Amino acid sequence: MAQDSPLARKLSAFIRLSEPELTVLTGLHRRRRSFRAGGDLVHQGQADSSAYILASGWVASYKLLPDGTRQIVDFHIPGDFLGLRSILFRTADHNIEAVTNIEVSEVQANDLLSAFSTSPRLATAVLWAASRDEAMVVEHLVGIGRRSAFERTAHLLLELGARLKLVGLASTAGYACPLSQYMLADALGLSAVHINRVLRELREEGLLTFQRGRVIFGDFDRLVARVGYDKAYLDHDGPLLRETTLA
Amino acid sequence: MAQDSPLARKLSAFIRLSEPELTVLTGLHRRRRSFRAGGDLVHQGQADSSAYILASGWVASYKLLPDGTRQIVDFHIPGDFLGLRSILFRTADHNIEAVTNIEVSEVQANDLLSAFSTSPRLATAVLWAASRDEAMVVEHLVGIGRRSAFERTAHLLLELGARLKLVGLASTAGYACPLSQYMLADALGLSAVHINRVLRELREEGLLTFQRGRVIFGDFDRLVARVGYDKAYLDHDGPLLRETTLA
DNA sequence: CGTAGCTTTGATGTAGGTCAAGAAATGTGG
DNA sequence: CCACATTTCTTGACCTACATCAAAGCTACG
Repeated sequence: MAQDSPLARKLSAFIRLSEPELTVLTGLHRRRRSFRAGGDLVHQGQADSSAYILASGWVASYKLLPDGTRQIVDFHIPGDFLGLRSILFRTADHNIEAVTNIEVSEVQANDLLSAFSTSPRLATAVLWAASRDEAMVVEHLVGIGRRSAFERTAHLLLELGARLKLVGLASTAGYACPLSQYMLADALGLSAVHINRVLRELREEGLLTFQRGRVIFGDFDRLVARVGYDKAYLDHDGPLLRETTLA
Repeated sequence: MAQDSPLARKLSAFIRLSEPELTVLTGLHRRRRSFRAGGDLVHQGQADSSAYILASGWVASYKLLPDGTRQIVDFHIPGDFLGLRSILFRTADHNIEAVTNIEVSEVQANDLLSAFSTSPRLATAVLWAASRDEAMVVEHLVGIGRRSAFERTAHLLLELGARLKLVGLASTAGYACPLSQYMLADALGLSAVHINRVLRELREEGLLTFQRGRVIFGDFDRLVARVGYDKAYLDHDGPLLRETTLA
């Protein structure tokens, strides 16, 4: 069932996909591959890398700095497209690493392009998803630049919850989160030690618990208010302006 | 002469544009508008905003936070596309403000789409430019997350130099830079006071002078080495993988 | 059941923030 | 071309959020 794939689920939240469109989508899921936790799907400087659709598990994309530290740019969850940009460019400019064991569908550039031309609405939907990803990166930039450690941490955890809910992997109560505190630190531009203190504070205030691979919301509304979370950047206010595509 | 427009100049650095392609490009420059310094081209929540090609002057795109501070996401210089994303989405999720008096060409969504379908290579080139913009945002994220104030500041000033050189507005010696220290601060996630101290340090080390609206490089190579600047993210290693487009 | 990676906590250090106030620029109207 | 106002720049004194270092206690899994 194509409509059971996380990608179909996510895109459906935004455009109603027809039966033939779902079939095209399924067609992209032919080359199944898996990676072990810690494995690299793409690394900086790699030439001719392919794109992937993440079917299960979590992934992080990051950049390494000369001094050995790294900055995680985004996490990816089932239904996300990985490395769309590396189809456009000769060499990848960042790394993509499996956080957990994962299942992906490898997508050849040509297959993707032909899928887009047979189904322009699908192209539009994927473009929408890509734009949403970009909006998320911008939001992270804003968070790291202008928000406190406490706010940033809460924002990230709230955002992940919202994204997971779209693909049915989170409830209002919470979700499974396989990230270590080190990874949170690398994503938020903080030290792991400080993340730990922030998480304690969140727990002590009864707002949210991050433990044993689970995020559990204590008082969702108070949390949202406390850190000024506004999910507008994820919503993108309904469907596209128009349903034509670049084609 | 279309090939004299900053956009044509920038795209030419990456794909050789044919005569008819240049003509299509010129066609996009019909609706000329200007804005005064400080004016808003687009603001958060605005519906149905258009896209613009910046012909002259500088622009900043930023997000406002509830507490009144702001984070500048990127500066734009002549030849840059503004608000490409807002063609895709109903409402803009960020503000775009003129830093200086500017001249732009307003581009209707339909004109852009039809230009793309008559000239797929042009579409490819614009997509390339958009991807490069995204890579720059990622690089800012990395900078704010993991680099010191000193490094970040130098990086931004180096990046702007590289971008300006592409459109003929900078030399190896330096360039005209209309940004105030407040704007640098808003872009770099720092306070204006601290920016000032960093600029003094850069000056005292003989690396770079930022004064009276000009950036003048003292010792370019030493600066690059000192802050670990790697312009790879701007180069994107040559032309696209392939010259077909989404069409 | 041992060892390697996580988490937690305390003690201490520092980059960069905030406040304040004066000096240069820059702009505006006359 | 000048006088005044406004924005920018610059510097000093002080403060705080977060980093770093160090050392236990957990978990988990080979």
